[in-house]
Amino acid sequence: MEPGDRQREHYHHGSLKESLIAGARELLKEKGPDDFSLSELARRVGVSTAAPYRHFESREALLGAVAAQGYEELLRRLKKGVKSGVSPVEQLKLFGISYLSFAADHPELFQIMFNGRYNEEAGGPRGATFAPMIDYVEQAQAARLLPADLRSHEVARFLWATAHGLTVLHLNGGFASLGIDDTPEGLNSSAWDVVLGETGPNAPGAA
Amino acid sequence: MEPGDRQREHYHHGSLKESLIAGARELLKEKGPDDFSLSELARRVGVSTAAPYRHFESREALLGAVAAQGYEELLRRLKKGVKSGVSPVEQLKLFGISYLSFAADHPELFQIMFNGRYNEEAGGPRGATFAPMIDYVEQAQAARLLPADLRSHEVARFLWATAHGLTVLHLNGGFASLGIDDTPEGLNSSAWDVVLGETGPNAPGAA
DNA sequence: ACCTGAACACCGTTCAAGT
DNA sequence: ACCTGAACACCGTTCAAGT
Repeated sequence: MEPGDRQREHYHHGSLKESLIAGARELLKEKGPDDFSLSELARRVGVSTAAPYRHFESREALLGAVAAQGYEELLRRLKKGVKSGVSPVEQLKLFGISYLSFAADHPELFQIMFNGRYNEEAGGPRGATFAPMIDYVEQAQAARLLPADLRSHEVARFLWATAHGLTVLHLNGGFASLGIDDTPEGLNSSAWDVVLGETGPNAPGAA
Repeated sequence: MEPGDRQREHYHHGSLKESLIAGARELLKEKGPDDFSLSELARRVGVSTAAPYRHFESREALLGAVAAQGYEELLRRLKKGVKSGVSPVEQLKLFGISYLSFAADHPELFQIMFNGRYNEEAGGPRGATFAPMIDYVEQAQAARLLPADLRSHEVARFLWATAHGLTVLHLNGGFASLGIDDTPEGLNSSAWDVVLGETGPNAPGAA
C-alpha cells in the first residue's frame, strides 16, 4: 500500500474536481439533465454538499465543464467519422451521420452542450466543430458538386443546421409520432440526397 | 357591478385554470423555462401553492398545457405565413421562414414545445404542423421542381429538420460566436437556396 | 367542488469552523 | 488549501381541514 493511497481513498479526496465531472456524467445519464442534483452527486462521490463549491462556482459551472468535455469528444468523433479519401460531398454526408450518431450515443451530453446556457464555454469548441464543414463546402464548390455562387460559410451553416435539426428531432422524439423510420440509419439513408443528391441517383452524371 | 364580479375578483378565482396558464406564459417569458417556479406562479395569481393541483396533476402537466397552446399558435402562424398563390417550392421556403420567426417571437414557448417532455400531448399537434409540408413536397415533385424518386415524407421530414435546426441554433446562440449573420432575415435569405435552389439563381431554367 | 394551511423531503448556496 | 456541519431561503407535492 503506497503512502498516498490512504490519503486519496478516504477522508480527503485526492482529485475531487475530476471525480465530480466523471460522477456528473454518470448521474446525468441515470437521471437526465432535469433531475440532476448537485447534492446527490456530492453524496455519491462521498463528500459534503458544500465541497463542490471549492472547485466550481455553481451547479451550472460544473455542467459547463461537462459540456466542454462533450465538445472535445464530439470533435474526436467527427474527425474519425469523416474519412479523407472520399469526395467532399461524401465528407459532408459523413459529417452529418457522425454528428447524429454521437448524439444518439450520448443524448444527455448533447443536450447539455446545446441548451444555450454555456455559450461562453461552448463558443470556441463549437467553432472548431463547424470550421471543417466550410472546407468541405469550398472543395465541393471548386469541384462543381455544389453551387458556387453561394457563400461557403452560409452553405456550411445551413448543412450544420440540417444535421442539428435531424439530431434534436430524433432525440426528443419529434419523429416518433409520425409513423416514419426514426432510426439513425433511416434518418441518414436517403435524407442527405435531398440536398446533396449530386453524387446519388439524382446526380447529373449518374443517368 | 355585476353580482358575479365580486365572486370572481377576490377570495375564489372564477377560472383559475386559465389564469394559471396565462400567468405561466408571463412568468416563463420573465424567468425562462429553467427558473420557472410553480410556487411563484401561485403567489402571483393570488392563490395558495396547493391550489394548482386541483387543475393540473403536476408542474409538468401545467407546462404541457402551455406547450399545447404553443402548437395551436404555431399552426395558425404557419397557415398565415404560407401563401397559397405561389409555387410549392416557394411555399416550403415560407414555411421555414414562418417557423423561425414564430420561434424568435416566442422563444420560451418554442423551447417548451420541443424539449421532449410532452410528447404525448405534442404528438398530435406536431403531426398537424408537419402534414402540410408533405403536400407541398408532392406538388413540387409533380411539377418537377424537386427530385421525384425520393419519398415525399422523407423529403418533408428533412426540410422540417432543416427549419428546426436553423431555429434552435439561432435561439441558443449557436451562430453568435461564428461571426456570421445571425438575424432571422440573414438566416433565411440565401439559406434555402442551397436545397431549394431550383427557383433561384441556380434554377435549371434560370440561366 | 374548490381552496387553504401546514407539513414533508429535497434543493442550491453560504459561511464559520475544523484540519 | 480543502473540506465539514449547520444553516438559509426556496422548491414540488401531499393532505387534512375549511367553506
